[in-house]
Amino acid sequence: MTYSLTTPLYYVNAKPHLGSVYTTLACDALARFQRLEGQDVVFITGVDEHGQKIQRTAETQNISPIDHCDRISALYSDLWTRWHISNDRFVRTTSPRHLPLVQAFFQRCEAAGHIRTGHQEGWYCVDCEEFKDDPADAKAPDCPIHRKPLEWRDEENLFFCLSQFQERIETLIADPQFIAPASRRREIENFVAGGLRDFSISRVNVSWGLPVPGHPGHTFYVWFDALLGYLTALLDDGGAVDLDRLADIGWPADVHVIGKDILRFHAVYWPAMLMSAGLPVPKRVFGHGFLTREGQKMGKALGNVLDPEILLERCGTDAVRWYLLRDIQFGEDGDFQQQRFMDLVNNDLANTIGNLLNRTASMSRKWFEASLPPVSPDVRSEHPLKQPTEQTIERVRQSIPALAFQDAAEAVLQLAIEANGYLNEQAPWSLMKQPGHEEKVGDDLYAVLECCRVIGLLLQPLVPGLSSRILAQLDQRPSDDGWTQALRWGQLEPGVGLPKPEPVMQRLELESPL
RNA sequence: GUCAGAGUAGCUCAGCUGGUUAGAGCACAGGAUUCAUAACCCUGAGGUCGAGAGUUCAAGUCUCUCCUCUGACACCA
Repeated sequence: MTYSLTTPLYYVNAKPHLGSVYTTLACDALARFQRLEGQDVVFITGVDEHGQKIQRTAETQNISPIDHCDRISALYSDLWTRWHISNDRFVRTTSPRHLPLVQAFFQRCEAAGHIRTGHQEGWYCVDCEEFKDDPADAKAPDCPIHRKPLEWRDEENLFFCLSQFQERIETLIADPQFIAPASRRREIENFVAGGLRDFSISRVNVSWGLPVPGHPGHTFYVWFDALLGYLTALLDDGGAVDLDRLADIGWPADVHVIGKDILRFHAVYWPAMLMSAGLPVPKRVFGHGFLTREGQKMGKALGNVLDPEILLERCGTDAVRWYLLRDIQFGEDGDFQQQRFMDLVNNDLANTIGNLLNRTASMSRKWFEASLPPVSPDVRSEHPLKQPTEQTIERVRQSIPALAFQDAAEAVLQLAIEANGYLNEQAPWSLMKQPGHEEKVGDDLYAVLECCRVIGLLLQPLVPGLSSRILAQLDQRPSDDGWTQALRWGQLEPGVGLPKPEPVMQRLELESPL
């Protein structure tokens, strides 16, 4: 089965920010999970590169738009490499394959009678790429968002007849599965209930865009061409750019993961476009929340932007992934707090999980010839820690497909806490001082190490680096295709040598603000 | 302005269809322990559940009013 998922195609107006990293990390966790579950995953990310805004940004730097796009796009793809993002595709809307796809798609919409010409005039903000509601006789109005002067536009555009899709879109979004989280669905419902209006899909005075076939002088409006990037990405499998192939290679997408700000484009405009072109709509659109920092909106104005580069260098991927996925309910807004970041990484990862493994492996090596203990036969099928372990596995496998990363992370952590508690109750270090308890000690250490092994496996999608370090400590490797099998209790081989324990997670010591 | 959502321990939040002394994590205090990354385990302190009124035998949980915050409101990747 193909499982396809997408991040937004990030707009290359500026270098990547933490928000993009957040979305991409979440998708990466989901993609890794689905692969482990045996799905044939196509994980798509990429960049959106057209539009007047980019044209102007390039102009101010005295470079050509494509040079600018090349530069920023490279920043994105490099960043994903360094964060070890497991994307299968990286699509650029300036790629030569994209144009024919957009044109073919447009022609389908046009042939279906959903394209018309229309006149549009008003005050326009280039940074927003949208018309504002300021009255026509306003004098030199500014954009409230960008605080820049609006420009008067009076042009002939092509329109997509969204109004014809009112009922079909209402039906679509009425499906509780389609928009997630549920809290955002009502917003879209309200919006749709207000009546859908046609929207313009071309511009006449923007050269940095894809030409509309049969309409000289028109280029596609960025949104129209950007969304289609998902299809281009999917078709970029070595085969032809042919809309008819989509059904065979993973369309419709299982989920589009996006920020809440662009939910409407994905939940309303995009499905309508697809319907017009006779293609199926995505199965689900998930709009996650935004990140603030120490309670404040991140922004250039405040100078409090968290740079992903710095985060990566100073903290590493595992720490950041864990913090973002574990502490923020995916879907809700979240606040990045440096102290809490350190507290959670150190407590959860270094102390609770890392130290559990470290102390247990040390004991095992110390008392059982640098190896896993020999065990009584029934431990591999029955032990007090077996059931909690199986419940944890179940919870993780339920949570991640629902993008409830926080629940998954907490479940794993809970297992480590239970195992730590169990060790303290049994106190093998005391038992070892009395003769005749070696077997009991061996059994318990084995069981706790089994918990560690499962923890390592379950952590694979969330924090892959840490996961492989945990598994290596147990002389195991990350799972490729045998995950379900590996998740069964009792897979560690008694008596096998254990490597010398090394801390699997360094504590985070951040002296200065990030 | 209209609509939606939220206001619960210092912080971040959980509390389903109303029902014993309001929960968790972090932070804080004390204890226990020594296998371990000054880690682990246990205990404790800490809340008039935004304000006011009402319904009810009983309200954080329902109704109304008010205050505060957030989001959406037609094309802000």
